[in-house]
Amino acid sequence: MVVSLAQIRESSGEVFMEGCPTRVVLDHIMSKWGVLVLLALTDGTHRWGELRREVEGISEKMLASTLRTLESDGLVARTSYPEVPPRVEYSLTDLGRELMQHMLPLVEWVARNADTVVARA
Amino acid sequence: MVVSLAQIRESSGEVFMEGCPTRVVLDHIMSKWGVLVLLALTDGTHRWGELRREVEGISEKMLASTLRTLESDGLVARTSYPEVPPRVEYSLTDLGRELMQHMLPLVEWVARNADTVVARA
DNA sequence: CAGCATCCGGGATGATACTG
DNA sequence: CAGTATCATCCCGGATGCTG
Repeated sequence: MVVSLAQIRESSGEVFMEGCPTRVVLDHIMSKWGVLVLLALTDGTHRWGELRREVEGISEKMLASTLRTLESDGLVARTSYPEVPPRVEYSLTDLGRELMQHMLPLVEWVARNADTVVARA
Repeated sequence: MVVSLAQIRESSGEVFMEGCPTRVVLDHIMSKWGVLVLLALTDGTHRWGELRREVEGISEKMLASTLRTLESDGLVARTSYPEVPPRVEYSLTDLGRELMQHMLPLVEWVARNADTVVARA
């Protein structure tokens, strides 16, 4: 079992140094909105409008930007149907599901301990 | 096993809604520098100067600010020794270690898959 | 050595209006 | 409905200088 950054570095080399790809990925998936969008999509496929409502407080601009980033990262798949009115659906890719498999335990912990942590502030 | 946001909400109530404590905690521990500082401390106790060097690219201001936030969240412990010159050590609290136990698998996944994800950009 | 105070620029973010 | 375009704003975060 991995218990330290040193161990991760041993097996993966120069990770989390400045300019390292790991920093970029961290910025994408651990960003304010990135986590919440990924989390919403863990439930399954969602339409644009559904995401806008599910991820409370997100602006259209940030939703679009976040989705584009995650899509270009290969974590989210975008499917648009040539209908009128337009319908676009977003879902996790296999890679995205793999990611969430590792992120959900963390998120669950946060959900359980948030009150404990924040109460001190 | 938890596989969706809905399941987390069922057991924990209104989480990840606007203004919810979970949002605040997420902002702290998933912030750009928060993750990296926590990660550095997973190796064990570190002095201020060590952290400054270990977390590449962080400014003094952000290191101080990040540490203060994490300390008030009860995730990081600060110990100052009344010596000249001053010596201050930071380490994870029990709560912090519990958190990292859940975050490390995610970080490890990122380290392994970062190149795959970023290559597309 | 370990920080805090202050200033300040720019990118991140929000609000609004508009379009295919 | 699903976005884009534009403009205004805010605050993150860097640089610098100082202190115990």
